[in-house]
Amino acid sequence: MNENNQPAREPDTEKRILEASAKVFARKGKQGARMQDIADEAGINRTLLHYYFRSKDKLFDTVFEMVFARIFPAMTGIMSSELPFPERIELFIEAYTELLRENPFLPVFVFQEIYEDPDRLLKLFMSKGFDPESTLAQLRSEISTAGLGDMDPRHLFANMMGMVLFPFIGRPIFQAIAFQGDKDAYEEFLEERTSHIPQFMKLAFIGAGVQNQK
Amino acid sequence: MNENNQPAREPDTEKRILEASAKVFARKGKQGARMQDIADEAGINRTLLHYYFRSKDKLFDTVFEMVFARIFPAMTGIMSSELPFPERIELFIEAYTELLRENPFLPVFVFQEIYEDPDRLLKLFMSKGFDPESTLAQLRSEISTAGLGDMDPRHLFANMMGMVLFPFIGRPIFQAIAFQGDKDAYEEFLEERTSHIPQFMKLAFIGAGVQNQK
DNA sequence: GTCTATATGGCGATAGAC
DNA sequence: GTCTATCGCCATATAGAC
Repeated sequence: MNENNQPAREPDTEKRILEASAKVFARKGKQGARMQDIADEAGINRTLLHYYFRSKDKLFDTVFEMVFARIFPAMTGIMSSELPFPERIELFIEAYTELLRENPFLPVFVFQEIYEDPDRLLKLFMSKGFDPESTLAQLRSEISTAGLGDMDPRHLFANMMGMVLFPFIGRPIFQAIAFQGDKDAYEEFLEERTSHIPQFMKLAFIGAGVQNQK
Repeated sequence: MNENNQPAREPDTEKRILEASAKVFARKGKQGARMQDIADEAGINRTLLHYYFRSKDKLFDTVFEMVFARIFPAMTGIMSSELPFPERIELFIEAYTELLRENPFLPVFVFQEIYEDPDRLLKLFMSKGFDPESTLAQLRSEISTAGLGDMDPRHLFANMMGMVLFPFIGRPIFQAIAFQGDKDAYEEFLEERTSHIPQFMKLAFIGAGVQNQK
């Protein structure tokens, strides 16, 4: 109970706005998103958005940093663990797919943004102390140690990220064409991928071992 | 020389508009793209866009169908050839990567659109007589014949498309982080992928053969 | 804190001169 | 066919009542 009779500030209004914004920005892009769309999604009045975040630009900035804060730890936490290389890959894929299953709007949101402002994401990475050079060097030595020859870690990374991301980015059309639009079947497919992708990569590693032996 | 003194219509103005539109729509999305942006990119007056295509909607529709007309044959032409399965995969990847290297804006353009209107692309596929069910069934039998067990063709397709698409969709950030922004190095990387991806899949197939033998 | 009403600017579209 | 000038709409943003 407040001392005055003003209604108490809904404690989760701000959070609701951020979640709604993330969804709408992901669906429509930064420009395509209307403040009214976001207000509707959050179930609040449109001007409240301005009350909380002043402008559309500031709202977007806040959402983008929130989204990044979710993705970044999932990437680097596992990267820097002490586990052997193949197990780390497996964990990375599982964690990432799980993150995307819970936040399916993330990749579209990020990819829309990197075309709007490519430097922004890069700066965020750097500000977190991420060091591409040393990460690459470390991966290179680990790949070699794992008996995979001189496979470029950047190819491996592109393979892995592509396999993980595609079903999320292409979902609307892929689900419609290959699953007759069956949402539950697609969810199951996504679930399967947490084990399929590491398995597929392991098969490639086995194949590489066979090739390198001869 | 015309009979009247009106200036002749630039023969490639329409084509220039379409190319410019594709680029701008890909960068900014349908909503984010301004008619002025497109006019600037094409080097013409803004109202000429309306003269040629009447409205932004109609212009977008035209561009989208043009883009689809480029992608579709590259997918289905190879799919329906008589070559053995692994060779078809290799050809598909090469053709697709080549298409994307020449038209790097395609995937972003398409992915932005499928979130705006998921049914549209599906309808285009259907109108071309594409039959998902029979394609899936055919792939399933071919995978089995190729000694790959009962690997779901949809997983295989998602793996393949993801590996091909990722470096194009993620280019701005991936080039910046993993290649220090070096454009030429990235082009070379894309070139390498036409051989790396088929090679990687072959390794997985070899690995699958090893697993199935035991 | 939340609402209604309104100011301001930008964009798509068209009319009309040349 | 191409340009300049302009109309009308819609979205962001703010002012101000409650």
